[in-house]
Amino acid sequence: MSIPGTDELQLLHEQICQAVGDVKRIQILYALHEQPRHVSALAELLEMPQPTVSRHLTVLRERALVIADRQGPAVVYRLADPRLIDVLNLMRQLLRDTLERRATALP
Amino acid sequence: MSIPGTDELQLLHEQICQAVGDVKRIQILYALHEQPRHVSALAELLEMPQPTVSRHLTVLRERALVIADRQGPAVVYRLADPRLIDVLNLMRQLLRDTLERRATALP
DNA sequence: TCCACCTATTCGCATATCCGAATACATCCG
DNA sequence: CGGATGTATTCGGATATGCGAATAGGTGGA
Repeated sequence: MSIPGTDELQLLHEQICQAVGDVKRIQILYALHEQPRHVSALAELLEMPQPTVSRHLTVLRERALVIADRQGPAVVYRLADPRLIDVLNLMRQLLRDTLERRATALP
Repeated sequence: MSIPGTDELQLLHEQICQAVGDVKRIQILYALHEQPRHVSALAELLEMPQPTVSRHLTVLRERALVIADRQGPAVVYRLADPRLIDVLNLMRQLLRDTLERRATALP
């Protein structure tokens, strides 16, 4: 019930919040939740340039939110923990309710 | 199981993810979860300048994540939905497990 | 080994975000 | 009204973040 320490919140911010702080990374996470994919497959699916996908994957990999497995010349990425999607889905539910509350409250 | 549309993820990012994308805002959210507080009380508790607190509260209020009630000259803020703390706590749990996994896997 | 394929990195730039300081705005009360 | 208290906003500059384009790096087969 008390407020978590500044250090823990700093870590939380750097490791998780900042990682989901970009739309394209969120897209990548959902795409990897559907199934593991290699970089080019992600780039094609999400219509992003390959270097863009690679950079975002680096961000996620550095935070150990995704895991890279090299398979021949390709590198297949997968989610490290599916609960990250739970977090995002909970946020989506919260968003829906918040928007609804805002729509019915104001007018 | 499929990937949410780009529009919804864009909204998710703008309304929720970006809002928790700053350590001080996370601190404020936890402080407000403990109990509603007015701006100056938050500033003193979290050791931030009053304008800083006010700016962050504006960000949260614009996204309808906190609610402002004027009480005389003061403005008392409270969480609009306690599930936002659930989201943050789920992230903290995820963070703990991720750090642990990283610690036992590498060395 | 050389080449083809796939992935990662670098560089320069544009944009966004945050902060401190100062100031403007709002409310209440004498 | 005028001052005291409490809150919001503006301004300028520093920092961070993301992107496109080009390039470097790694892997496996001919």
